[in-house]
Amino acid sequence: MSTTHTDVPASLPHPVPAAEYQACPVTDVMRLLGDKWTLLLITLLGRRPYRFNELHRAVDGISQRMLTRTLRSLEVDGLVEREVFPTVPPSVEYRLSPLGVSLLEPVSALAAWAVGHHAEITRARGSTEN
Amino acid sequence: MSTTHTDVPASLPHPVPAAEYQACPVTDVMRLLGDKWTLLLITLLGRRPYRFNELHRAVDGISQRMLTRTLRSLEVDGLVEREVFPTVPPSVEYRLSPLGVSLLEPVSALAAWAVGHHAEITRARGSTEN
DNA sequence: CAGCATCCGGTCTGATACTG
DNA sequence: CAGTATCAGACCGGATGCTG
Repeated sequence: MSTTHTDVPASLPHPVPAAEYQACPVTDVMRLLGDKWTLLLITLLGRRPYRFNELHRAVDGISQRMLTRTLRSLEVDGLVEREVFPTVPPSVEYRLSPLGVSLLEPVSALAAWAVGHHAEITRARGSTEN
Repeated sequence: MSTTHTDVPASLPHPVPAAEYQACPVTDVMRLLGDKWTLLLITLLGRRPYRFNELHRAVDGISQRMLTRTLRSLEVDGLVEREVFPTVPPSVEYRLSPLGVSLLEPVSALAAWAVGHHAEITRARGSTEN
């Protein structure tokens, strides 16, 4: 069988040209959302637009570097829109794009599962006696 | 505001004791599912039980090492059950636990989104002119 | 068959310092 | 305010060789 995962060249010189990742949409999307801050930012931006430092304060724990990188990445993937206001000092606003908004629903479903079952996971980890 | 994310010690000696990750159930679950192979394995095991080498062939592209590690991790988190048959040569079967089965629904929702919107993401990436 | 041990390059993330 | 640049440590994931 093999899932759609390897309806792809299948054997490459290494390191794999990243094309492999885009082969499976699900894998690609998970690698997009699976980093440390992305979901949190999407959730926040799902409520309203935020300015850079506003996000920095809201998320707290995130470094300036990771905030920039994560937002950039979301922008490149078309999930977030970035609007610069040429004021002084500069002001930049981030908001979810329509594509980003459409992601809120499935993400909410997953979030609900996480909240509802996290205790079970923790219990399982504990009973493995760490 | 700050989301539930840092209703946690908030400042630690480093490296952070992993407790921070478990603070937000959603973040924790995403870090659980967000690696390269987990979702693919869950999807496969959602269809029927598999033996180790059967999975190895099915997923292809995955190394033996990562297959072992990913399955181990899923087992520790209580999403997958591992049954050893003391035959010779040995035989091990992996199946989704009830908790793992319950994950199929939200994951399917996300997968559906991925399939439905992957083209838009690709287009967005392209128009950023790489 | 179903692993484990070792090595290693690449990536992720944070800390810190600097800038238009 | 909203970043960029640099450095460094931890982690991810693959390759290879060995074993009960």
